[in-house]
Amino acid sequence: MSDKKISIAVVDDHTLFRSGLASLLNEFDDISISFEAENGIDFQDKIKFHSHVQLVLMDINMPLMDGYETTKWIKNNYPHILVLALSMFDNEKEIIGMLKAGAGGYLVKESKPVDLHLAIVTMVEKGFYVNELVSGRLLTSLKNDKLTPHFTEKELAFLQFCSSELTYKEIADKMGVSPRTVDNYREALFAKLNIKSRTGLVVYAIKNGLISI
Amino acid sequence: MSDKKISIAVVDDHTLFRSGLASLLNEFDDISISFEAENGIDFQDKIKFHSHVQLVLMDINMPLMDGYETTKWIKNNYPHILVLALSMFDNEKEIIGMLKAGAGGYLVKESKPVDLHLAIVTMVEKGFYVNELVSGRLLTSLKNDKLTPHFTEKELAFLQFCSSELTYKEIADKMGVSPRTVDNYREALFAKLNIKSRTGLVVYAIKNGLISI
DNA sequence: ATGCAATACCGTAAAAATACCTTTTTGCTT
DNA sequence: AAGCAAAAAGGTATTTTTACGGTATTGCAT
Repeated sequence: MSDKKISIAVVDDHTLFRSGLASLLNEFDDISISFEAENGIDFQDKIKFHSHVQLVLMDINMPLMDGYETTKWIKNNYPHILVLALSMFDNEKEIIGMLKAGAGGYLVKESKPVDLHLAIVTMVEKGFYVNELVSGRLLTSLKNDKLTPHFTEKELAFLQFCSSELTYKEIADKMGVSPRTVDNYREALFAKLNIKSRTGLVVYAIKNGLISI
Repeated sequence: MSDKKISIAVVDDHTLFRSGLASLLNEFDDISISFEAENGIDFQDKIKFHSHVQLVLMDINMPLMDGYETTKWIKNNYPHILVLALSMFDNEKEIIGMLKAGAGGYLVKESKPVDLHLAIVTMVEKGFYVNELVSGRLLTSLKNDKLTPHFTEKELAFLQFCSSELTYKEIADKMGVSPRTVDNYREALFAKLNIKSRTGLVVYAIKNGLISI
């Protein structure tokens, strides 16, 4: 391990969590907090004056600029900076998304401080930190890649309308296509998702974050 | 203000948040953290040995025993202990629910440390802390009280089934009532919610946390 | 240019969902 | 025990949804 302290930035929109984390990490004598930011935009402003930062603890869901965007931006503009994702949830989509964006590790906020410390020093030494959570999800993600269906823009728009109280005829009007075409959208989705009712479609779409309600 | 430190417990299932918060608060010289707990059950175990605690910082969504239950339990068993709710969200249902359960204040996790400190000392002095967030929600809650519909157990069960792909006839079977009765459930819900389709019911139920998907 | 695949479109019929109005049963109050 | 209100059940009709058969159009690769 280097004899210099590891320089860290914390990006999270929840002020209490962010400050608490900073306070906690400052108690480790091999870590020092350089600065905090409350979202990606804020981070972009502040990193200019702290380019010596080695590692960023990155929340995912934030207003204005989220963890995915911010991580990609860091990897484009400061490729030497490591990103460790910190999330509320053990969510496969988030894990895979952050790793794709360039994060070198992923921890849930349920983790113990000592685990966070281990993750940080491991990232600085090896460039990445893969715990059981991440390795497990990587494997299932590989398996599921072929099974994950693809949706066209029209199908996604149709799904969004499905969650309203419009009839299919009205949806066809809104989408500017014939009612029969809307039938095709529905039947294509039924077939590939093995679903048999409009209700099922809507629940599936909500569950998988395909639409907003 | 008393010359003794304010003794505080932190209840939150996110270890990093909990520890961070404890670390942060320990930096205030009028506050000392007595113990941490990761949910209501854990709190019940530990409070026995720390009955001098004056105030509990209480998360809401936790496994095993959530913030509502834990707050009610505290008010029944240790009525002198103050509860300050700490939530991720500015959510009216949560705010009103926690205040009803016996919390004396409500802060979102976006708050600044200095606001948390102010809330804590205000609670110790006055027994409650009502910021603009809470006072605003209290008022709108009063207005909405008449408008908030009430659901029977049967209706809630029916809503849950509605989110499946069962037909109404099959739902009637599952619920052990006649299909006509299921029609009544549906029509009662349509009427009181001003909804016209099964899809609308399901989306409403999901939006308002009435069912789990 | 031609053929292939994806998309859009059409007709018909059956099943499910919705609307409205009525009657029976149940549980509670007095 | 009588009366009342709520819940449950019924009849019938219309609209919407779903299923399945097929045809026309479009875009793209060869």
